[in-house]
Amino acid sequence: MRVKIVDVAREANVSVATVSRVVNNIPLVNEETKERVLEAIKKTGYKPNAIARSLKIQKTNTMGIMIPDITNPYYTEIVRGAEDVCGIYHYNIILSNTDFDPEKEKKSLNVLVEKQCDGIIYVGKDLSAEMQAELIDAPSEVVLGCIPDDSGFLSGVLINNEAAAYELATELIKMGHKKFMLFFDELEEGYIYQERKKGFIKAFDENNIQFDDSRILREKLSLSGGYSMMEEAINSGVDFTCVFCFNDQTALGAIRCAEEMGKKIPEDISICGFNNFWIAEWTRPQITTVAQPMYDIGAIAMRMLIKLCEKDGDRTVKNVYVPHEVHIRGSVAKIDS
Amino acid sequence: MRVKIVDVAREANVSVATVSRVVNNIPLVNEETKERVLEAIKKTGYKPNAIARSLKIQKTNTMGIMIPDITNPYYTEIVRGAEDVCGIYHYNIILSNTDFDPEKEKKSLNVLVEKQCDGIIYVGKDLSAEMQAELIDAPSEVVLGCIPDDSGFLSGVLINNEAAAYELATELIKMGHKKFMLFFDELEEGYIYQERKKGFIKAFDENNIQFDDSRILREKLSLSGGYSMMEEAINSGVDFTCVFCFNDQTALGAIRCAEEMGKKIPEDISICGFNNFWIAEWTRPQITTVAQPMYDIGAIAMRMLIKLCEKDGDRTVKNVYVPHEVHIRGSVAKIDS
DNA sequence: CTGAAAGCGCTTACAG
DNA sequence: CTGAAAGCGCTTACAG
Repeated sequence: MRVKIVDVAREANVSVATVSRVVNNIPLVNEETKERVLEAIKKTGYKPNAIARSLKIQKTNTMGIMIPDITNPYYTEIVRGAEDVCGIYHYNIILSNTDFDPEKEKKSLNVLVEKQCDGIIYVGKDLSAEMQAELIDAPSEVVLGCIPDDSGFLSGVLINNEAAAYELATELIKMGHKKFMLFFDELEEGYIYQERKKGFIKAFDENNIQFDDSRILREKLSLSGGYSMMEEAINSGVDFTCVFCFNDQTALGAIRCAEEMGKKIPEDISICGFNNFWIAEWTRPQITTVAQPMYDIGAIAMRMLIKLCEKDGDRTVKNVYVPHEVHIRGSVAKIDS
Repeated sequence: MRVKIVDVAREANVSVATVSRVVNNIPLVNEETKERVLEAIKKTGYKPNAIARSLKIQKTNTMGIMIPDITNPYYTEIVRGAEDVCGIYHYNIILSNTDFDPEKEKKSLNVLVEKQCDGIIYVGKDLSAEMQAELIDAPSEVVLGCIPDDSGFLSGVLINNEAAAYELATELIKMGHKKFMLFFDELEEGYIYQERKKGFIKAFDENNIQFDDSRILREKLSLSGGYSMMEEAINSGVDFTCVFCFNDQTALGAIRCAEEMGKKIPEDISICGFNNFWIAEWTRPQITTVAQPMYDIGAIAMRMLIKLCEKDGDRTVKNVYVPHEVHIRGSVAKIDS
């Protein structure tokens, strides 16, 4: 049997109220009784029951984090940032992998709400109308990661994907590239997809390059997905000198496939990723990419969430755009136009 | 105000007991009243308060997982395996990064216990006597990941590190190597370190190769740690043809440094990692390593933990050794002896 | 400064 | 089949 507050009260010859006061460091306790209680706590090995406490004070000090897949290094970093901030403010994280599956997301949200999470961070590449409604409705506070909420009810932390894609494309165009392929997600629509596509189109337009949907390939955004998209691209006979991959894993897979098919990277094909995952500088060739401050996204989102959960915290709804950065590395090269 | 059980009781004209029964799917409820309650639940949008429930039934259906750093791909996979199993059995995970810091570990354990986690998975490279005592003492159930408990009180899931190191070393010796360097952890002692060292020594002994502590370098086990150990190794002028790194990140860092210093990998130096992280086949050269089934370690540990948390579950204490596998890849080569 | 008592939102013997 | 009531382990007005 775990020892409870009444046991230490008995031991210290005081009421449970008094024990509670010293446990919670409420001042008005006589120094001497406090000592006595502290001793009783040590002697009995008492540990407060946070569940009981939560029920009473209506606050759990636990946050939920819904993330597609913690195994994706991009999301891993976000979780780490969030967890570190949690630690500082004495919160804990319940982690939930959603795999971009709307059913899982719903179930997950439901459980997090039932477990009375003070707040929830929702990370994804898109916010469906349904999820948006559920999140706005949820009794827990909510902050979005990587996506914005257009309703004005939810705050979010993200990069400007359109600008990022635009800048990346512009760099490659400056290097002489005109014929592009895009290795995108299976998922047809989605906020991030749309934004980046806008960015690419803008850059293309400004340089009188035709944006052609047939130059978009779709697959799982993974090493093997990138590999097979490259295989398809080369086999298709389409003429291209540069490919934009939706993330770095995909880019690396594409690089490996191209090499195996006898292409030199970057001499024959320039390949770009996105996100700047932790290993991007350590591959050969190094991966040209757009860095996102993933850790900061998690950390900032969690800070905002905690503010929402504390009285007198800042409740301004806003989208925080964190800086991105284009890194030109060995996987791309200038070409003669 | 969140709607509570009494609200739906009122709405359905029944007692809270009845509502509770239908929510928990307890049979003895009249079909008709059940319908009425279900409707009231839908109408009011009632969601049970899991905290209140937990307090009453003395079970939270949440598990704690203490892991050094979720950002390390090795640990990431373990967490994913654990979380997936949790999902199946309707548990949730509270994630806690401990960074190999005994203070953080203690605090973390404490919080997990206070939050009444039904069970806790402790993952690390070593189990200090102090931690061991605390874990055995903890009112939550505990299963270890990657390390065993020699007291016979705690179950664990892990590979046989000694055998793994032995097999890896034997392979390299067969390839003609005799002069080794070892790139190990800053942390001097520790279970996994000791086991692997034993394995290396055994292989060396069997082949009349002297094991010399001066051939062990110590640094952070990271890309840059590997890089700087290789720098030091080469600059030291010590003669070696093969290096064993404690993990794959370290190996990759070492490979990059060696290349930059004009060495050809694997022709001039053979380099091995450990763990077979997800990208090991996609680097160039590909990394020779020992695969651990990380996902399974997490999944099996969680299964065992859940059994411990359910009545009539299997309470046998045991260490489950999962299979490892040596993968010889492009980062190593035969040499003429 | 301290304690008695109500109440947080549930579940579950117990009685009917 | 259903309900009244006790109790899970805390916190916190309220009274003294």
